[in-house]
Amino acid sequence: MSGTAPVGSGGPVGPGALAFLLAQLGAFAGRRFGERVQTLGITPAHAGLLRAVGAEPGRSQQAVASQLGLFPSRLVSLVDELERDGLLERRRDPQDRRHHALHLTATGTKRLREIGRVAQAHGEDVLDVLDGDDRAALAALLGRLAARHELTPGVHPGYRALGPAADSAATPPDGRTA
Amino acid sequence: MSGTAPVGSGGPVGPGALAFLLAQLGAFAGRRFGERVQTLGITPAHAGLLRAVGAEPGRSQQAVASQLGLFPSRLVSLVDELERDGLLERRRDPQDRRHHALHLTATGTKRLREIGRVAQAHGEDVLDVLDGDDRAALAALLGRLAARHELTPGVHPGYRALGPAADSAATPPDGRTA
DNA sequence: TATTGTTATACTCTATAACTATA
DNA sequence: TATAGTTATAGAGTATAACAATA
Repeated sequence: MSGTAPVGSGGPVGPGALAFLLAQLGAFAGRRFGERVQTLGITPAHAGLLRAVGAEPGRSQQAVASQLGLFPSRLVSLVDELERDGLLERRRDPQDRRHHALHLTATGTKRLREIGRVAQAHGEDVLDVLDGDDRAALAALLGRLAARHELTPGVHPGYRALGPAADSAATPPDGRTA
Repeated sequence: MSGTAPVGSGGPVGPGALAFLLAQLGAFAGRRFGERVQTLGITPAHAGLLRAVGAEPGRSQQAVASQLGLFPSRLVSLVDELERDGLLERRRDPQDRRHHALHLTATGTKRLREIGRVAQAHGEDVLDVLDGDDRAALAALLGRLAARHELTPGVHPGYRALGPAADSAATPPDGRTA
């Protein structure tokens, strides 16, 4: 089996072990970010939604849901919570009153900046052993992987794949129901 | 705000954006691995358990649960499923009949090798745009991060943190109950 | 009739807590 | 009384489907 050397030893690792290490670190980074944004009273899902709305205000819920890859019904509850906290607001489109355009409130804009600061502190924390050159090298390598696999830039990994017609390569081979 | 450049453009990214990219790629790698092992009729959690038992057979369920960072009750159902499929077996310790030592069956050993092949193919898939030098550089960078944050080498990221006495920095600031 | 958003339901996953048996 | 494992319960999170409003 390849990659039996311990992770920190600097020995050669096979592709399987390297991909595993990537998943392991990604999960670690994501979990720690979640702990940090919890201090702002929100979850990573909320943070991603605020960011998406801030980046492009005025879009319909469906447009945002489709970009983030989550179900419209899931978006409703996220928007409900953020609207209740006064960070986000729905504005009915007078042209087509079915649409609810999403906008940040002033408080929401402020909160989004706080999230940016938290994200930066989080990054410094996760990457603190790497100097500037190391970080640039890592960014270049990960950027190539992200481009190769067509990952959408601003979209949080916590959001699941689009439900309908998204799993053809992932057919369960047995009915594990218990 | 730092890191407004698109991911694939090669421009400079701030630490927040880089940590985000890491989380994004890690989630991608983990999800794709899950899809692959599904073709073997198991989940990533099963794969991690088989690997842990194969690496050190004969340990008690509690020892394994503690290493993987999951609840004993959760381990019971995982072991149940793998035992039902004939991949794993419990052996009562005659010395202390409360202990159930975990061992792979012959089929389980074979399945573990298949998992290794799937993991390697998965790694080749995820990393295919990187050549040998790139991979070595990436492994070195990620290895330093993993060592810095004391990530346990063989432990899958899908396993949640140990439940009791593990969340002191993650206190929810408001009672979001709805 | 088609589309946007909402509400309601069901299901999966996992944490917590009781319980059994061994010591 | 303490420990290993198990079973049972409950809770969170999320997918699916039905529904109301508007076009």
